[in-house]
Amino acid sequence: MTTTGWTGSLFEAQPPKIDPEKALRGLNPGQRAAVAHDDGPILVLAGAGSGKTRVLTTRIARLIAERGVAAHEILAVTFTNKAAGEMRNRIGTLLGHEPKGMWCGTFHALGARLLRGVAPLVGREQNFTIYDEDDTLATLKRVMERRNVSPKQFSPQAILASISDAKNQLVSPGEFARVARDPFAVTVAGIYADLETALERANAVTFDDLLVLPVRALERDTALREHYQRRFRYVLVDEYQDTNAAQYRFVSLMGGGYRNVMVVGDDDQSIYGWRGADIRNILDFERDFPGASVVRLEENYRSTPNVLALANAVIAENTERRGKTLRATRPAGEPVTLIETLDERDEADVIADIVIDRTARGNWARKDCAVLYRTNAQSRALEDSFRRRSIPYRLIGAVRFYDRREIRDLMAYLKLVANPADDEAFRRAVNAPKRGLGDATIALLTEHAAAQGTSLLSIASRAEVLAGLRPAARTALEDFVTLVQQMRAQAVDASVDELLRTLVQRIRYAEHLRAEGPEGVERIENVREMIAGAAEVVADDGGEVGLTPLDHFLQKATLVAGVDRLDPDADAVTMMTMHNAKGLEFPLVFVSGLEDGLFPLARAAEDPKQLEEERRLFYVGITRAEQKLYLTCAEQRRRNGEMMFSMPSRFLRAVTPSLAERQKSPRARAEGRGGYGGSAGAARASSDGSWGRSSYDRAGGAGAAGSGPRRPAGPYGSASGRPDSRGSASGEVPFGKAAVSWNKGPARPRPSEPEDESQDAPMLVVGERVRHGKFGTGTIAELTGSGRDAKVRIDFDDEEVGRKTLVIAQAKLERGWE
DNA sequence: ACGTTCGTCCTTTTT
DNA sequence: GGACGAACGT
Repeated sequence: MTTTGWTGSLFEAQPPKIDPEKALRGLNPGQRAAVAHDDGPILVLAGAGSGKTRVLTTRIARLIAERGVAAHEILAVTFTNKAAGEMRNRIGTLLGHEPKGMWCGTFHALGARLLRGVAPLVGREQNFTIYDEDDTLATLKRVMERRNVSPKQFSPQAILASISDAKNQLVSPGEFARVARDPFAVTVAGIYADLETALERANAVTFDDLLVLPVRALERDTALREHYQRRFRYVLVDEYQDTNAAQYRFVSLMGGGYRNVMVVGDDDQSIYGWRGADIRNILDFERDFPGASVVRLEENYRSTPNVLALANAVIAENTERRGKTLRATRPAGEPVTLIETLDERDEADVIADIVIDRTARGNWARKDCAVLYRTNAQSRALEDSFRRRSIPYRLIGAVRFYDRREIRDLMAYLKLVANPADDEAFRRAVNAPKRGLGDATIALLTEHAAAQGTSLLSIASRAEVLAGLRPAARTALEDFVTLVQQMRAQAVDASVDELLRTLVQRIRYAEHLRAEGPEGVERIENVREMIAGAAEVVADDGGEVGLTPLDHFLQKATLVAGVDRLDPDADAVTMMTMHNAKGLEFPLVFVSGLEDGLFPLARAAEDPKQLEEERRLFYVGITRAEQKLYLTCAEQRRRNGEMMFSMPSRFLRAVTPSLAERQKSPRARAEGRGGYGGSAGAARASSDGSWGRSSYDRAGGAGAAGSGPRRPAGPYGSASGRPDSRGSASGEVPFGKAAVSWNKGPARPRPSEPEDESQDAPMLVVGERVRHGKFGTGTIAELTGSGRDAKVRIDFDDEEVGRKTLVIAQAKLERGWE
């Protein structure tokens, strides 16, 4: 249903005037009620795959075509830019013409748009820069430095998270300071205030500010508020369950005039609580908008009954929900399959092989397949496996295109050109490529800039400042400033791709990259892609008010989401997190990594609220599948460089045998171990016949060492997640290859190991005495990890040195010291 | 000034 | 298994 493409061209020949009868006819009663709703607030509780996008687009088209509403009187908020584009297209198709002037986009894009017009109200200029998380973090670190807060005392990311939370709750620095009690909060309060000043000075805003500042402006300026409230007769919000306080406030401000607010959402798919999204927004909508109509959409047009039965069973375990059950409308299909695998490699191989098999048999194209996981780190094993088999895949999210070093370098120049006050951009650009301007020079500039209250760029062109520099540094800096000034002049009428071409040429960027070797060649390729992308932005221009092409390009680049770049036509398997998969659907879906500690994540498992959110995420994953769903889990998995054992996800307890067929990976079968616990297949078939209750009983005891992998690894569930004393005592760690060759540890039979590394290396044991070249002699306190990653914690005799953790393969340890 | 090596600490999810 | 900072070498 979401697949685009054919509808547009089909209708071009005979632009259809909307036929109200026809538009409503294909709808079920719930959908029809929602579409036909005219004025007043309305909440649409739309289950997964229940056709909510269709409801939204049809209603908007109907408002315009039949109710005489002008397109520019409509405000529609979507969750991704891609969804916004699709909505616009579909409405265009229904109407036979573009809905010109309609505001349709993500909260952030709409916030930015509003802010461009009223920037002075909140201390910014129209050409403000949008800082991404890295930019913000860098600024924050600088603020901390100035306040003498050590990053060791309080982690910058924790502080940033705290500030971000505050912003999403619309808590100002002043309010924050007032309620701050504990030392951390007090520290944050000061930094928060300084950060705001720094951002204002740099004429920059954060992602969060794109929500907060428009709200502030609307609250502060009555005329502005009334202007928008008069303008937007209809406000529609998709994915309402994921709105936070700031977004909610934005909606109620914008829709506060006519109160014709339609929100569409599904409390069962609320998965952004960690970002301040408040599920109560949807649970309490009727209270906040008295007299609101409520419509429920529970008929699912997407998935087979098998998939839905599983989804319903899973989500039924949650207590915090309005409660609804999806009804299938599609004919029965294949059963859901749960596959137990040995480790993340085995899991990835199994998935890749199934993709090969299924696509070869002609049922599905590769683009019909999606692999979903909880954390981005899980993509690595999958990528390896797919690459080995030459299966094309598209990875969403993990490393954003604009996060690549070479792209960030060039973006820094563009940002600086667009906004000379952007000191963050200056710092990055000035040393890309290296110009021989080191910390000392930059520190000097910073000092001057702070003293004069101006930007680094303007300070860098002052004669009296330049005079204090070494000749080499002075020339380099002068050249740099000249380049930026020239680009500024050029930017007035040049397109962004032209600008980029000049830049790349002037700094001889390709040469620098090429000098880095094979990796550099790939980077050059990325630069090309960036230039091509820039050319396109110019071509299709969004027509934002009074923005230069450069401003427009930068804003677009900063606000793209991973999924926005998803090309629906590429014949490739899609890999992404379940968060990224929201709103998408695929005929064949894998939900991988179903192990306790990973999904649900260990830290979320303790808190019932967070656990429910994890379960909703699982529900989102399941309901992406149209026809066939595979669930996979692995017995052990490398995490943070360490091999970890795990129990099957507790979510699988809801997956009774009638809901899914169960298989083992070929490798697990061959080794006679199925997923969990060797011959313990019997032990696993617990009385209720469900999975997930089997206890993992191999972690302790000497007998375990012979049958299983010898790595000392704690189950995820253990309090620390690390090997406990029992694990360390029984588990020797192989000595690194480069290390000493004699072994005084006890001889023991060695189980075969799939990885070749250090098969014959001697072992270290806890309590053994060793000597380190620099730290002297010490006693081994703890051993962790395996192979190349094996680490050893040593209590050194020298009190000055104390306890240290070393990587065995790297630390040159001598054994046999007393 | 810059590169390299080593050690420490962190890592959920995203606009 | 990565990012970052400190220490050291060129």
